[in-house]
Amino acid sequence: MALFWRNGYAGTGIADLEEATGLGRQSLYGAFGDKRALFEKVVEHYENAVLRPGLLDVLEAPGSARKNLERMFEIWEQVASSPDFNGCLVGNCVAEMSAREPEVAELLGPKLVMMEGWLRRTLERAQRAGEVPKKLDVKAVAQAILAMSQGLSVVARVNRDKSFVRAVVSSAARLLDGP
Amino acid sequence: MALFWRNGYAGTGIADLEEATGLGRQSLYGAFGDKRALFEKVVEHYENAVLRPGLLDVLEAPGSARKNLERMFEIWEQVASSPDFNGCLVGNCVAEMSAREPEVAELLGPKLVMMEGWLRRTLERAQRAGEVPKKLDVKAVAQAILAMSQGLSVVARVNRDKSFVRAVVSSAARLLDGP
DNA sequence: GTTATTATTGACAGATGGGTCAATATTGAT
DNA sequence: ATCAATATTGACCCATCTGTCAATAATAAC
Repeated sequence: MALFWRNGYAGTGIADLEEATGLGRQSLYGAFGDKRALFEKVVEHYENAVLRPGLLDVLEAPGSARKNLERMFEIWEQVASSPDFNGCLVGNCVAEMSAREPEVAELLGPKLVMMEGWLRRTLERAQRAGEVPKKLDVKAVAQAILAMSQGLSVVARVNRDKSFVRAVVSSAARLLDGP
Repeated sequence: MALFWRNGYAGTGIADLEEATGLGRQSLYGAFGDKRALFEKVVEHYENAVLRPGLLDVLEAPGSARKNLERMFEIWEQVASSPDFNGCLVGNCVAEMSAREPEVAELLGPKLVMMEGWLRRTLERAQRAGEVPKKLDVKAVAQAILAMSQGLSVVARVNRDKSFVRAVVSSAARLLDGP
């Protein structure tokens, strides 16, 4: 997963995977099938090992939904300014090959929709608790926050300045308070 | 340019470039040097043929800076929901290979900074004209709008729904009016 | 019109990519 | 302990990729 995350799909060779896993080639092919199938497992693992603990669990923590959203923004700030930040595996691979490989687009698109749903549900919870304005279009805000996170993931790969990351994150946070 | 834009760097082979340009291989190598040098020319051409007319010229059009920003958002909306939208060449290639190829990161990073500067200058102009709040942190808003555009460029490649694009764009537009 | 320079052509070299094969080692069940 | 099933090893195949070579065509200079 780390290799695909950092180097992309085409940038990750079977030889790299052998070295990183310590497994031989036939073991990889026996366990996963071809490279594409392995990549699909990687995306699944990314969802379970990165997105769920790093995003969903934060958003669905007990207590204030608003506070959970703010904690999510804090985490973004930490993560995106870390020196080995590599963006989002999903967004990276969408950018790399969604046009050329429709099957990959159909694998990754739903992951973005899933994240949007996590955000929307938390926003709705915050709204019910009166922690964000009642008139807020939560779906639209969820979509905007998703876009913002993906944009930060791209831009922060070439600009990890704390001040830049903080500016983006705090602008995203301001979306919670409506127009 | 169109090939690198749509298919990425690794996804674009010399044979594809021959077919697209009608030139033979040696002509390409004679004119541009190797693939990397050709790609650098592509990025330059993207700046001159896409970014400047599509973004800078819009922002620096005579008259209201605020109206120019709003026109930019309208253009985003059109472009990102078009069926052959392929995001931003710069963002795509950052996502694909900034970690593995530091030279490319050093080529593309400044392009993002450049766009941020265009946005900031226009925001400052709007601010001087009283079209956006005086207390707005224009640098931070420029950075946030840049991130938003890059995020839209990624996500819209797998979700071109007008309603989604409009939600993101109008959230970006709301950043102009401050907290 | 001749010649020197430049551009184009098609074939090809070297390296690397994903994927497979046959042989060997390992495991698990009886 | 034996044997069947599974996993691993290292070599290998073929396709593709970037980049180059030598030969030919076109251009420019005088």
